Amino acid sequence: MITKKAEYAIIILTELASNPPGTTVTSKEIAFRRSIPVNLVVQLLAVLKEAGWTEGTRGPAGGIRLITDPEKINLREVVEAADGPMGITRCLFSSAPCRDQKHCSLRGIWSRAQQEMLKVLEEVNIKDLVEAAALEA
Amino acid sequence: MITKKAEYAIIILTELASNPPGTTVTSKEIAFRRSIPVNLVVQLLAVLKEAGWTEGTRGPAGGIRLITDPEKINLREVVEAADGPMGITRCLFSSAPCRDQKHCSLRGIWSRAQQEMLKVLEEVNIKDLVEAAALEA
DNA sequence: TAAGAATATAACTAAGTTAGTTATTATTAT
DNA sequence: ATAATAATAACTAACTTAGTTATATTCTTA
Repeated sequence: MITKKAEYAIIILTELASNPPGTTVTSKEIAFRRSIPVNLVVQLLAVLKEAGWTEGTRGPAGGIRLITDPEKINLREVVEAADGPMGITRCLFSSAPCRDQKHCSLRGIWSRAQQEMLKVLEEVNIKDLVEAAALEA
Repeated sequence: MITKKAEYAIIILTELASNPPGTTVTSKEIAFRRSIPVNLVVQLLAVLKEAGWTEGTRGPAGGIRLITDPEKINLREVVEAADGPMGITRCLFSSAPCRDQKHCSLRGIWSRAQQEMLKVLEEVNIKDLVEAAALEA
């Protein structure tokens, strides 16, 4: 399951990427503009920083800015940064296959299904989203 | 998330389909052969019956039998019967799009990703699994 | 240098989900 | 009748999700 946090992370990156490069935005502003609880924004900014996509400046007049080309951040990466590694089934989380190998022709099928899903997410990046939003406006 | 119940449901159908057509098997036997908690087997048999795939005979010498061609039951159907309609994101469960249409270019992407995943599951049926298991043996 | 503004981190909570258990009822062959 | 079996429903412990609350740390500017 892709959680709301993952969606929020994507939205935050999109917000940052929709300003001129180098612009800093405060977490409060992000929260306000995108209607995300401030505390969640703060939590997620830690994740984005950890991933190396953003940088923060403290103190008055501080804020967050994107330090990665938004075209180089795809949705799979963001989702996995926010939610941890993806698994459409619990069995895909454990590296070991089920005890009962015999009956587990399923693992391969789950894995294929998941890969097809991830492929779609990999094909979309943050820049795409910014552009899509621009078209709507 | 595809739950364990969905996996169990698939395994139960596979077990039934791997016996000669018309054979009845008791829930205890299914549970024992496939190492599934008896009570869960019972719960899931209700689902399979509801879906019209199986039929039960009560009383001594009773049991469950498959009344549908295993080739006509695909994994997507079984997963959705056991877990309810699939949604890789909460937003795909609600028919209404987010309040904030503007920022929700995401919905379409989630939906595409999910469809690709489901396509894989639709391409595999219970008979396929029985045959795959037969090869391994 | 002290105060205010911001990031950063951690602990906590309510609601919902999952996986499984327990208990009860209904049906049928012997 | 009774024992074996399916069918149904209610309950529970552990976990996850989404969000809140509280506190610590750092930087800037007045």
